[in-house]
Order: sequence, then C-alpha cells, then structure tokens
Amino acid sequence: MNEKFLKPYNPKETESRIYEMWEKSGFFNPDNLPAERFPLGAKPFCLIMPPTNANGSLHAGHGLVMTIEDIIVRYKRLRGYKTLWLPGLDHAGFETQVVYEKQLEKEGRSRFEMEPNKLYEEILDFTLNNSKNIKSQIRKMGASCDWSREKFTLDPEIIKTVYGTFEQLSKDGLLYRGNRIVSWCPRHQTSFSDLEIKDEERVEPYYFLKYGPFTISTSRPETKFGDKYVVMHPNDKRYANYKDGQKIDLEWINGPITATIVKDESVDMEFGTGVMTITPWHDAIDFGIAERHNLDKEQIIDDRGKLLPVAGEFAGMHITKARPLIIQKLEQKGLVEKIDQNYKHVVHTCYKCGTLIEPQIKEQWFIKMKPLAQKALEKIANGEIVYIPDHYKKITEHWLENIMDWNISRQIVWGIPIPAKICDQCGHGMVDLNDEVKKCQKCDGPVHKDKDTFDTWFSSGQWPFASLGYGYSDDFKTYYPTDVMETAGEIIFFWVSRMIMLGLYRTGKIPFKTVYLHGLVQDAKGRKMSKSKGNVINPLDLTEKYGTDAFRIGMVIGNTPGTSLALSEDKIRAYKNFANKIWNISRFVLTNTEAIAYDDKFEKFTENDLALIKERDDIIIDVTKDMDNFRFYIAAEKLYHYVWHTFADKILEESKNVISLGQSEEKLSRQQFLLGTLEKILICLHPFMPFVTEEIWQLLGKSQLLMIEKWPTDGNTQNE
RNA sequence: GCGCGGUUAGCUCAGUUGGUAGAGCGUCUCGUUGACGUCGAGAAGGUCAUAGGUUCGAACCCUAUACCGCGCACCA
Repeated sequence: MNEKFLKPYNPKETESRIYEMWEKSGFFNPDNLPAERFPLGAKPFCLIMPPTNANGSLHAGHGLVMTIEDIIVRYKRLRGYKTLWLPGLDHAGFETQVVYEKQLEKEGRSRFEMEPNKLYEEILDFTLNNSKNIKSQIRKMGASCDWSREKFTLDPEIIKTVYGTFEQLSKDGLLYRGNRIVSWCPRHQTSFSDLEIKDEERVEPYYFLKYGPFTISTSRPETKFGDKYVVMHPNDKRYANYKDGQKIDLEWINGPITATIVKDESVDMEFGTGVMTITPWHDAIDFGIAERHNLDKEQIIDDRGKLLPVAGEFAGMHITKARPLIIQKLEQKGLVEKIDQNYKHVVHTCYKCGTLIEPQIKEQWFIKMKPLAQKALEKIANGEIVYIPDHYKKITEHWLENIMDWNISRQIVWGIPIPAKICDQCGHGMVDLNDEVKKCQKCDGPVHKDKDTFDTWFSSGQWPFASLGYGYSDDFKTYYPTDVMETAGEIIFFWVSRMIMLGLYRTGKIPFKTVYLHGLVQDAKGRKMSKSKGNVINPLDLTEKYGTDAFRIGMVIGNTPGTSLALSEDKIRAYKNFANKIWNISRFVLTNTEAIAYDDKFEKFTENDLALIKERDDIIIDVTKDMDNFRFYIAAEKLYHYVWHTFADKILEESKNVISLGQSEEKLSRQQFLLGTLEKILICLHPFMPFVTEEIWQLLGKSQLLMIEKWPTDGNTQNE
C-alpha cells in the first residue's frame, strides 16, 4: 500500500497536481477521448459555460456554477458521452465599465474626460489581466472544461457572428432606429432596456396644483414647465363642457400659457381628479399620448438631470435642487392646492447605482421582439425546452407574452461597436458592416459612424451558436443544439430567454434542450452577500481551508434547483470530514486485501455478500436515475449516506470479523466485494468530489484516469 | 394590480408517482489505543402555517385564508 495513506488526506498537496494531470491528458477536449472508451459514433454532449465576467474574481455564485456544471459534465463523460464543456469569458459591457469607472474615481479620473479609444484600451487591459486570474480560479474549482476551445465575447469571430445577426434583423425588418422614449441613467449617461431598471417603492410628497380651471397632481413638479396639454377621458361627464382641441389661457409656473385640451381613453377617471397634464419627453405614458395625438414634445431636463432654458429662472439647476424652489414659487403664486406628504409610489431607478431613471427621447436601435417571442413560445409550449425547476417555464412564458421591444444601443465605449452609420441631417440609421455607406440613403446627407455599442446581452444572447462557430465550424454541427444550459435563475429574461429567441432566429433551432437554473448563493443566515454588509464568502478561501471536494459536495447537497442556498462554513467543514472518510475507507480496504488481486469476474460470493451487492447496486441504480434527472442534491446525499453509514459503519465493521475469523472462501468473497464496491463508490462520487477520488484511483494503481472510467451501470460491474 | 414561489425538528433545508415524517449542523448520553477522534453506538426534538374538501389513506392532490419572499406593471 502506498505510504501516502498513512497520513490524512491532504487536498492542498493533491489538487493542483491532479488537475494538471487531467489537463495534460487532453481529455477535457472531447476530440482526444480514447477511442476504445468513446468509440466512433459515441453520442455528443455539450454544455456551454455561461461566459464569466472578467471584471473581478470568482465569487460564491461562480463556485456553484462551476460545481454543478462540472458534476453534469463529469457524469456524462463517465457515461461515455463525447463531452464538451466550452468555457468562455464575458467582456460584460456595462458591468465591467462600471467596475472600471469606480477604479477611475479612486484615481481621481473620470471616463467623461477621457478619449474613448484610450478608455477602451484601458478597460481591455484590465479585463485581460483579470481574466488570467479568473481562469486559474476556475481551474481550482476542478472544472473539466475544454480550454482549447475557450472563447471571449470580443473575439473577432464572435463579433462577426453578432454583426451577421444584426444585419439579418435589419433585412428582415425586425430592426429599427427609433426616436423613442428610453430609460436613461443621468449618472451613467446611457440608456437601458426595460430589464436594467429596478422598481423601488418610495414615499414622497405629492402635489396638487391648480392648472387653470383644473386641478392636476404630480410627484414631479420639476417636469411641468412645458406642460401645455391637459388630458381627460372622453367619457368623463365632469369635463363634458371641454372639447378636444379647445384652447385655454391660464397662469402657470413662469407666467401665462395657452393650454390645449386633449381627450384620451388612457386616462383613468377614478384616479385623482381625472385630469392630467403631460410631459411627453420625460414620461412613457405621456409619450404614448403625444404620439397618438401628434402633439409637440419638448425636452425639459438635460442628460445630466439639469433643467433646460424652458425652466426660465430655474434653468441650469439640478432637478433635485429645483423641486422645492419650484414648489415655493407655485405656493407664492397660489397654485398649490394641497400637498400629500405620504404618497407611496413606485419610481424607476438604475439597477446599478440607484439613480432615478430619467426617461428621455433618444435615437436608438430597437429590435421588434414580438415575432421572435412568438417562435420561442411555440417551442417552449411544445416542451422542446425542459425547464428545471419547472416553474421557470411559466415565468418565461408570461414574460414572452408581454414582451417589449428591445433597445440594444448603449452609450458606453466598452462593448461591441454598433456597425451602423447615422445621417447628420435626418438622423436616419443604416446598418453598415463593411464601412461602405458614405452618404445617407434617404436624404443624401453626410453620415457619421454610430458611436454606441451593443447591449452586452445582445451579443451574449447569441453565445451558444456564436461560441460553437456557427457558419464556419464543425463543432456547431456536432454540438448544436447543446444539451444543457446551466445558469442563475436571476438572468432568466436577460439571458436565457434571449438566447432562445436569438438562437431560434439565427439558426432555426433551439440553443439547448434543458435549462437548469440555480438560485442565489446567500450567507449562512440566508442574507444576500454584499460587500457593504461584509458577509461575502470567498469560495477560494473555503477550498483553501477544506479542499475543493468538500466545497463542491457541500454546495450541492441540500440545494434544490431554483432555490437560494445558504452557504455556511460549518457545512463545508463537515464534508471535509467526508473526503477524509473516503480516504480512510480506501486505506482500510487496501490493507485488508493486500494479499489478493481484484477480479472483476469473480463469482463465488457468499449469500451474505450477494445481498450486500444487491443493496449497493440498487442504490447505484437509484443514484443514476437521480443524476439523469438533475437531482444532484439527492444523488450526492444518497451516496454520502451509503458510503458513510452503510459501507463504513456497518459493512467495514462487520468485515473486520469476516476477514480475521472467517473461512477462506468467506474471506475472499468479502475482499472481492470490498474492492469492487470501493471502485464503484469512487466512480459514482467522482463527479462530486473529483480530486480525492482520482487521487485514490491512482493510488490503487489503475492505468487509466478515473475521469474517463465507465459508470457502474454501464457495464464492468461485479456480478452483473 | 397581475404573475411565481415559500411556510416541515433549535438552525439550514430534503421529502421523486399520496402509503405510519428525513438529512446536515447543533444539543444530550454512552463507548472507543489500530481505516478514520475529521471516530462509533444511541437519544431527545415536528398536531408538516390555518380551515375545509377528495381518498381506505394527504406534508404531498383540490379550494379558500394568513404570513414571508421574488418577479412583472405606463396610474399622472
């Protein structure tokens, strides 16, 4: 027996050595899997790693991703699939730019004072530097992904694919450049899609203002300078005397104005006085009304949140400062009827910085989503995509049924540039992949390059087919549609649903057959981890202390898909003990079988041992079912239980007597059983605890890596 | 307002098609010098949120209710 077994299992000494051995073997790359084990025609299995944000280091959520995906992938490899796990890194557009901006701030710099190209270069440097770090951390988690196929979202061939989709959307009439109201963050100076907005409930004063003969109400008096349309429901009897289009002179904030009556059915007669004035430039509903009635739209607030000249004496003032002053003035003029101090309402904020979103009218690129959503809905309803857990299917369907057009323009430098020209004269936008458009196709005016970049989700939404080399690589033919997409339930709309739509649109096929969604990783008390709370758990601290295997199985056991997971150090510590238990079990089996050689064809088992074999194989069959159905939490627990409380506590204890006192036949039967069972245990546990199992496997003197062994139910089992 | 979850042992959570409630951690008792103290044997601890219903039988299916969480939403 190897003298290593005389000491407790030492993950630190083992893990990097084992990982290196795997990597050198080349078996992470399915093309290199040995033909005798993975014969020609072996079924492919593919899982694309969600491209990791390259803007920081691995957090607990990544730890869970790498664990679950590696479990899936190792299991499939053991089952004889030609298994590809394709790793990738994400430039993560806005997310990364925000991280980098914080760094700039610390250095007393600002992105707004920098040359765009210079900023881009700096962020690229930053990202590439970080990505080295990230990749080594992914390796530490034991991820058996094919590094030779690694992709980055800014790789030229990825960008080419993304551009191709952009062009095709334009040709198919699904892309338009619209002067539309968008959600604008005054701090980050970019627009967003509807998903980057966070609703927040606030209690604020609510003002009732006299507007000529009417009373209107608002929580945002600072937007009201330009309000010259007063809107009411056509059926509202209270205002039957007022006709559509009628003009009324009245005294307003900065003096007399002429207002126009507009009748529109979108007004809720029950709400307030049933009368409202509109600010089409800064409010989505108002924008809609103005569009329907062809009304003037005037900008009141600039991109930074400051009032424009229309605000008269308040021009140049930031809206937050201006609001109380405006109210003061209105009160002096006797235009304030009353103020409700406890008005509870919902405001839109930037999901990243919490700044109040200021709707603005902007020229942006939009994708018409309804047709894309319709196709996705059909496939989902057919059951062609399986959701785990199931209820995400309903959530997705609900979202797809109510989908809005997608604004894919971002006013940030860190991203894929939008390949388009914009007319200086008429604002017309033209897709231009090869820099061929020199003048406006509408008015012959001069053109300039669109300065915006794509929403990062527009490119990552194409990841499954883009990363597999759609249009130019055999990988696409072999592995697409991919088998499983494993990611966070949080990004079901952002990413998963868009991948389905864009995948279907571009390739005609769904991008994956199964979506497995995990929940949030929280701290031991079930609170969200955040730097400000100081409760962030670094997965690498835990793997360092307890070993990666302990971390992995501890992350999985008791964690059902879709529900959040409370990560506690105690739990991980407990599974460190388990790793050591396996180690000691192996030592026991080896010391008690030194005189014999394992015979996988052995048949002369005692009746007692046959019963043990039945028990063991039943559990393995059970575990196999659980693995096939993505119930890793339960498979791991069953194995844990069998290994510790059946195999170790009962069988090994009993074997002490059998081996020291038993007849030679009885003894041999037991020894063969122990060796056979140890092997099967190691194989079954390997997806969960790859390092310790591989290390023991090697110490058993096996010629082949455990990583590419055969799963016990696929043959090669004792007494089959 | 609409939608989706959750409510099971002190804590964190399992419970696959309905068949006398489970795990880990924690607590308590006892044991153990050769596989392992990173141990073993055992114990305490739950009217499975509430109320109805279906059923021979419900933590599980149905209907309400309460509370908690999350998502979506253009009430000025």
